[in-house]
Amino acid sequence: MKIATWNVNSLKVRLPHLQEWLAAGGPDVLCLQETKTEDGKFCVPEIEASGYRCCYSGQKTYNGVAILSREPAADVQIGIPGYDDPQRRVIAATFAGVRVVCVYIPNGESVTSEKYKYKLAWLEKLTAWIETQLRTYPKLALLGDYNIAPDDRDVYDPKAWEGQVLCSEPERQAFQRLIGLGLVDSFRMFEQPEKSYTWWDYRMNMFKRKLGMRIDHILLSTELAPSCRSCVIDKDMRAKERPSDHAPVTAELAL
DNA sequence: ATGGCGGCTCGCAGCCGA
Repeated sequence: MKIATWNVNSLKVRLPHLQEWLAAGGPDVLCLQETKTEDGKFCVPEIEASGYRCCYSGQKTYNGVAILSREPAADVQIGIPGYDDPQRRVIAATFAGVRVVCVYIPNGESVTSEKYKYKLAWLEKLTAWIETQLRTYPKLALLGDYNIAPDDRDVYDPKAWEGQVLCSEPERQAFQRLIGLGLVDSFRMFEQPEKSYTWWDYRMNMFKRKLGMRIDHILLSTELAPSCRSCVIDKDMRAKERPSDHAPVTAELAL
């Protein structure tokens, strides 16, 4: 079973890219972020024509998450239970006994911003919920746009970014608290190329200059991690015409 | 040097992302 995550930065604009990927043998389960699409306008016919089902939680203009899958989803959960967040950032469902949690973690804007406080508070809510989810679902995958570069090697210029949003210690500690629940960064289970990133700023030719950050992740529970055979970033998607600024990440599970 | 690109909207300028 292949599971993947991709921040599409508008599903409407990226639908052709998505359809091409799915037609060429896409993952079995695909978590999407920043769909920027209201539920009533979700492109269900196009997804189904590609041979996938979907569940989604979206809103106009901002945020929005979805899970596409070849098999039907079970036990779909929208949002973090007990957390009344108007921003559509979480959807979870179960596939073949694997709990798949799709997250779009807040960006935070800058470490002095109110949005940064929201990001850290949001991460605490997520962590508490994932802790309980792991008890219910020992086989769990937490996929999405984390907006956190967990390590200096995940940043093109760690000196310049030191202490900045995406790289600050509180954010990295929050990431490590998730790891501490019993999760593994699947990407780092394997030898990877130097300068592996998942996001490159549209500006300043950052992609061509190979200057990016690794902020999209697939974390696997300790029970699920041993079945992981690979984890790769699909950089080609970022090289296409009119790309998302994020590339997809795919993990292959021997299930 | 806080820009830059690209997406969005009760659009034609301003917000937001990261």
